[in-house]
Amino acid sequence: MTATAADQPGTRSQRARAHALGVASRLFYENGVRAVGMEQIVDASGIAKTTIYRHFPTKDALIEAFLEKEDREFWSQWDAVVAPAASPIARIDALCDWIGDRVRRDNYRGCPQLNVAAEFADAGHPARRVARRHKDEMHRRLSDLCRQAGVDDATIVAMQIALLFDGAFASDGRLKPFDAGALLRSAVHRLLQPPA
Amino acid sequence: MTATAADQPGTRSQRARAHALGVASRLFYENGVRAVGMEQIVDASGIAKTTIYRHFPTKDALIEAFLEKEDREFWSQWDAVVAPAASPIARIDALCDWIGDRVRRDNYRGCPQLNVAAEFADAGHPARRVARRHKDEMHRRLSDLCRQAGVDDATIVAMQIALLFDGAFASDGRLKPFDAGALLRSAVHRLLQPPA
DNA sequence: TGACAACGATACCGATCGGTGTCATTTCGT
DNA sequence: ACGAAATGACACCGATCGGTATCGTTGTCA
Repeated sequence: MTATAADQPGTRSQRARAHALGVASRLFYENGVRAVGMEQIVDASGIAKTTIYRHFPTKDALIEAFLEKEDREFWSQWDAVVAPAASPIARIDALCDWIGDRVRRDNYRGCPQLNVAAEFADAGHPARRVARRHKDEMHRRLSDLCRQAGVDDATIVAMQIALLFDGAFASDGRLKPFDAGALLRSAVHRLLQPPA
Repeated sequence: MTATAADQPGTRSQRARAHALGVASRLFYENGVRAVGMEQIVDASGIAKTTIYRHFPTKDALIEAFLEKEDREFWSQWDAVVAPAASPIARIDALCDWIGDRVRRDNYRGCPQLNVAAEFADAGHPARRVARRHKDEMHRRLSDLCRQAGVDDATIVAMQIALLFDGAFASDGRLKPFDAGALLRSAVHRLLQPPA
């Protein structure tokens, strides 16, 4: 028995919403949000257009929900990656390896938050706001890690690491010839060192 | 006398092509390529749709030409930034300041190559190929600079710096509270140091 | 078992998409 | 001054866009 849409948790309404959002998220990530039409989501999910619009008032709202879902899943994985590590440095190393693996996957298409930000010019767009919050949260967490690692100017170093990570997210397969995890770890270690 | 479309160099045909491409490039960069319709380019440029399609067979070709234009202008500025600097380190510092300034501009909307790559899923898309070549060229130039600076593993360090730069390009205004040039310079200096 | 809520299906809306055909006008080289 | 070439204006194409209205069906809970 493959686990299809049936006997998932929640009411039927919640299941329909979750399934529609799940399929939409996959299509959005794989193809870009602007390239995916609502009709396509209907066909791929089997959820009627009427039902989708009952749960999400506009396509923009669906995109926003997509980014919020990605945000939750990202931090959930982040927490899982960080948990087993004993020291702040070990936590950062684990994050580097995690990102390195992720970025080299075959169907990796970049950070959804950055991709959507690239697609919408208006910085006030609800999806852009989600993306902005996501990146602010990343900087906040990295700042904490830097402080725990005894770094003086944690805010600045955290931003430098954040830029490095975002660059890796946007690397578009260029990291495939490298040991991406090791490359990121060595870079971060140098950034954490006090200046010579 | 403001310099309008008239008395620019080249034949009338070349002028029409250049003007259409210029206006299209501005609109593409400001709004994202998928958000801009051909009709909009016609209205903003005053060039007839027929004429545009005589110079660019498809919208995709126009987007490709846009990225090639951005590529040429980018390296032209890069060369101008690097030229006056005496040492390899000074050249890299100058690049950091240049990128730092660029990234903090009010209407800065990220790297056009990365933005377009985010909009098209197909890695074989002609525009994606231009973007890929652009980023490869960046890595090549940074590798040369690293070697000139006496770095051992220049290929790896150059990639680390490239990631940092791409992260800055994608920073979406988050570098505004910082001295972006100084932040990039300090990061690059640490990356250029041999490991402790 | 009955009533209400949410579902799916379908047809439809005006607007816009990328792209083409036609044809009169304008530029430009000789 | 003339002919070739490229221009601009405009009408038009089928397809698709995001979104809505209608209505019969299905699940759910009292």
